Amino acid sequence: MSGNVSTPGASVVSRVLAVLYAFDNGHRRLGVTDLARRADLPVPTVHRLLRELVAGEALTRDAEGRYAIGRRLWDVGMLAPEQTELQQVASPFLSDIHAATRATVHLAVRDGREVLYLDRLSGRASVPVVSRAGSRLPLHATGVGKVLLAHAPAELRDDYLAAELRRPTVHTIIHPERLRRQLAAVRREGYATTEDEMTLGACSIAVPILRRASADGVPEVAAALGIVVPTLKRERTRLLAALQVAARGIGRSLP
Amino acid sequence: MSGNVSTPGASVVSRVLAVLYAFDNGHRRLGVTDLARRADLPVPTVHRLLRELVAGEALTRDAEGRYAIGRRLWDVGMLAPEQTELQQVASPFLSDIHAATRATVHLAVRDGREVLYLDRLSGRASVPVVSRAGSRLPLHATGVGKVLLAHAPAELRDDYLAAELRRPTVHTIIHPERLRRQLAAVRREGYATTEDEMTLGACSIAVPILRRASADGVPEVAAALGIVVPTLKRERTRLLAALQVAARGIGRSLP
DNA sequence: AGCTCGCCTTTCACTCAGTGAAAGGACACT
DNA sequence: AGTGTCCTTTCACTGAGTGAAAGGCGAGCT
Repeated sequence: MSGNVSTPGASVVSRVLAVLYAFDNGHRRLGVTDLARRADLPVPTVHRLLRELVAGEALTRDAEGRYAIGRRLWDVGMLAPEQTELQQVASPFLSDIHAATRATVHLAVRDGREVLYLDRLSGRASVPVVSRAGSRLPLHATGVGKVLLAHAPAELRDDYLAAELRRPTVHTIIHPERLRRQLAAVRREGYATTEDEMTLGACSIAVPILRRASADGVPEVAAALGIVVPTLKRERTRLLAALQVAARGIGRSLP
Repeated sequence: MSGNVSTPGASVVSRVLAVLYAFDNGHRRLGVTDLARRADLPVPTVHRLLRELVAGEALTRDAEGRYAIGRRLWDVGMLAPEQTELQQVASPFLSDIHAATRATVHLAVRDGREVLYLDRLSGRASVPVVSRAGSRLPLHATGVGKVLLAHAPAELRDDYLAAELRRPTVHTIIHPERLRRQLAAVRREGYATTEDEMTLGACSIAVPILRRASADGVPEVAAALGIVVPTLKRERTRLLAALQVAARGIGRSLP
């Protein structure tokens, strides 16, 4: 007995996706064996798929023989309507905030239990920031994350608070009740802040972007807008005002 | 005789890519039949592939049953190292230019015979601009395009000039010899300009970003940096200075 | 109603594209 | 020479993928 002993539920399409999804932010360039391990597929199978993907310009192969996501796939990704429409509408407003504050500006949405960053304008390099467009961070440790969590469906919020919370720094709030009270305050006050909770030396302030209600009913939180600064001590009021003006502007421009 | 009569050279991988590549900027949401037509595949085949791609979260399906690029693929695309590394390094410099000029700022590379826009910061809405990150435009009709064409391999340049040139506006320069002289000037002066050549009412000015030579030899043009403004009449010198400072900064920061 | 057109979906017999264990190379380090 | 790691190729087997044909569904027209 030899030949094909393929595991059930393994179509070529799912294998291709497994290979593509094997790349992540810390692993942008991978060899055949690594990819096979990460995608949980036999090496020769991955090898063949990679050859075809490179031929189709979906992946590139560098001088050391390692594979990476290629230009064509980058292109294709830029066509994702849900991410890019919001990003495009928000772009000039992000620039305005950036010009007014010189801080790092973030546009983010909630994707399940994570913040997904859609766009970022870097500020002065003095503030350490880990995010980039496409990266994901925990909801409870960032300004935009707290805004999105505060306005998430109550069920998901309870669920999230019930689980063990990650703790990127010693200042990260992981006590469920304390976090719950903070989220209530975020809803009440209309903005969220963090101090050293994701990265030491970085504070943030963030507001929701409201999409006007479709027919009747309440407006929906479509995204969050935030900035990262070295300290919130002095400028809190001015920064908040800039964010709120922009958030209102973006909300009004949404389809 | 019935059953499979599949055309040669049609692997599942190539079919999947054909489906993905069937999306473009003007066609972000497509139905099964349209996709089949655009990918040149039988409808049932496309239907099956789409189901698997949606199951794998690569595509989404909206209320009207139309398909679009999904969040996961957007994510994956953001991992393309060649596009995002440059974009990330350039980002703060783009912000600087934007702050200094309030104009639309572009970062672009050459992809074959087209300009590929990696990033854009929108300026005041008064200037019409068609580009966005991920879009492609003809090399000879934009500022960044002329810079990239001027520094492209001589062979490609000759080839490009020999072909029929598209003419987005009546001001687009399509006369080969006139364009050739302009490109020589771009190399000599270190910058390119356009006036109403891509879009009426939009002028642009652009400079090359030089990657310092790997060991010896001459530096290589890695990308182009440009801005779009309503008119170049007055500010040309100031705008050019801002661009050159930024381009030098980006070049120095490149790996 | 009845008819037509366009689009989406399902079926199903056929078969070839895809499979992966095994073997063969190419390095690097010991 | 010996061992480990990674990349690549081979090849007999077979079930995953195929696509013509048929079945639905809804919109528009007479």
